[in-house]
Amino acid sequence: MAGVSDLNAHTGYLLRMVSNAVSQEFARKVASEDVTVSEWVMLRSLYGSDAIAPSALADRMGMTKGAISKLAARLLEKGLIKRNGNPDDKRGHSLSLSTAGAEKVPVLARLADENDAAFFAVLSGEAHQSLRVLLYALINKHGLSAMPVD
Amino acid sequence: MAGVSDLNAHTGYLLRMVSNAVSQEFARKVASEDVTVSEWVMLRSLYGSDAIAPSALADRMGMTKGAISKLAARLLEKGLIKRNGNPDDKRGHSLSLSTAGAEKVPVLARLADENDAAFFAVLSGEAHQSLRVLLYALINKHGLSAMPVD
DNA sequence: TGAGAGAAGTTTCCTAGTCAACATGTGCGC
DNA sequence: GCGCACATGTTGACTAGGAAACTTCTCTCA
Repeated sequence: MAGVSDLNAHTGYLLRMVSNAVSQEFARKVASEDVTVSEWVMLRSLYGSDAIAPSALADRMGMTKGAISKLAARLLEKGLIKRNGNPDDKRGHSLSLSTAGAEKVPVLARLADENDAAFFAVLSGEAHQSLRVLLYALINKHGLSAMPVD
Repeated sequence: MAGVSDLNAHTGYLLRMVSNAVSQEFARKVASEDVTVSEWVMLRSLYGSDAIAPSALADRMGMTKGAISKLAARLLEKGLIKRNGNPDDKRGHSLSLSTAGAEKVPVLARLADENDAAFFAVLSGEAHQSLRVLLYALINKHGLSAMPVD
């Protein structure tokens, strides 16, 4: 087996394992509110922000515009966002939260808080904090201003 | 906006962002060998191990048996694994690497090594190490399987 | 001013997973 | 020995996202 590294010799692999666990847990929780994780990310991204173009949202969320298009369609269907035509440029439009959407965000935010707190409670405060510092370092050094959805 | 936490207040969110970036990068690299990330994980899991039942593999890899079934079908198609009937129990069978598969693993392992090294090179040695320690702690405390893989 | 480059979104096709229904096979209790 | 609970793996329906083709629209510039 010489020369063949173990799977969990790779930090990326560990990362993926942990990340999947948190996300799955969270997905289960938000499902009780009839929302998926990416839907939550989009709703949160729209919260407290001006109406924004789908393309800008794609950038912000690190997804393709195709995915955003479909995601927005689902949220429109659920009545959680609305679409505002742009008279100046008939190609585009902008998205913003509907009233129902705006009301839902705090509920979901609470679920997100709880989920995160519960999962990382097994670490000491300092350990949790240094994990965050390390992740931020990676995010900054790799220019990951965008957000993942997996 | 009182009471609504920011998206990246959540460590799980940061985790996802980073994890996604590493995985995407790696996916791009192994694609040059005509293999996907899960295919690599399955191949590596089979490497240097006895033939193993799909259900056990599902456990090890943290996927459903349905997914394993389809993944195995793809690798069979590519000729990288083989299927061994079990005379004692006609329900099941076991999977193992083909010769071609066994030859491919070291190549992929090198790609995995390079990818990981490159991505985490932006951290100092100690920083990288403490990230690993923290991730292991989370994995252990949450009983995430695939733990000390051999 | 009108042709063409290019931007914004949508749609289609593809991949890859989950979940649940489904065979098929095993083995235990009686 | 028989029937039934359970295990094993496959399949089909469905979901989500990426890539690229496509439509519609805008804007530049010769």
